[in-house]
Amino acid sequence: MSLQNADPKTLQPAPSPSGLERPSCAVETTIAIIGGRWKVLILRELLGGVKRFNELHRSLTGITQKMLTQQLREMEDDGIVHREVYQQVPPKVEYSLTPLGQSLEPILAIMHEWGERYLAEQGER
Amino acid sequence: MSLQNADPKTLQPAPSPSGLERPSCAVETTIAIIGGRWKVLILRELLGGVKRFNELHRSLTGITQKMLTQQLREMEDDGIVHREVYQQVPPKVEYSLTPLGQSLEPILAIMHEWGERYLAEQGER
DNA sequence: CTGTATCCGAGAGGATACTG
DNA sequence: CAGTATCCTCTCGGATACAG
Repeated sequence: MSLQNADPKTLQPAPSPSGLERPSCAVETTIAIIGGRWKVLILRELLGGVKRFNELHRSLTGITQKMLTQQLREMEDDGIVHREVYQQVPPKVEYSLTPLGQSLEPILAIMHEWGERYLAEQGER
Repeated sequence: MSLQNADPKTLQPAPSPSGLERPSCAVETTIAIIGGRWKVLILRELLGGVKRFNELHRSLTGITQKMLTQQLREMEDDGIVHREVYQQVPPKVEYSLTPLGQSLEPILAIMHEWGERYLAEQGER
């Protein structure tokens, strides 16, 4: 489906009386889920396969434990990440993508492609 | 979402004190450009064709003038929006997408598609 | 009509220390 | 190892007023 054929009716959002509203467009939903500083990077790591917490922490240079935990929880709540806890000492927790999470791969791919082209063009200036 | 000020063009080292560095992945670049609360919605309007400032302001329910101006300026700086000023009274300014901006259409489309499926699945729960 | 200029609150994101 | 618990800074985004 193309966003080009801008039908005003399908475009029109729902005016909301107060603060929080439902997304006026499904694109917002996707942005809400993969937006932010870390989500796409975490997604990218997990597309490579199952990862443990510390593995992710080492791969994502600059992220704090707090943020990693927080982002992973949100992604879990959104249904795109699965968290597998092994009851043992020392603890072991494995993170992986759910099918829903894996279905984001084409989006990441096309965004990566676009970003590459963008950076290439900007470099020419 | 605070990737907004992460300048996508800043490729080279320069770790800034404030913590914003060059993207470790081109996907970050794309997120930096279309992320945030309003960018995709503005993009969506402009995919429908050339729009004047007030047209956009009316279409995007809830956005303030300040935010609209700000987002449009950033998009202009990023090279995805063109701003055409007509020197007349009263002022008339038209916004449109550059070819680069139009090349984002497939991304918006696939994100919209994914968001729709996501919302549909969530609805079933 | 198309914007600036201020002021402000809320929350994203970070630094550091501690724990089962 | 895989997290919590605090505390803190920064900026995103909104409200309102004013201007060319």
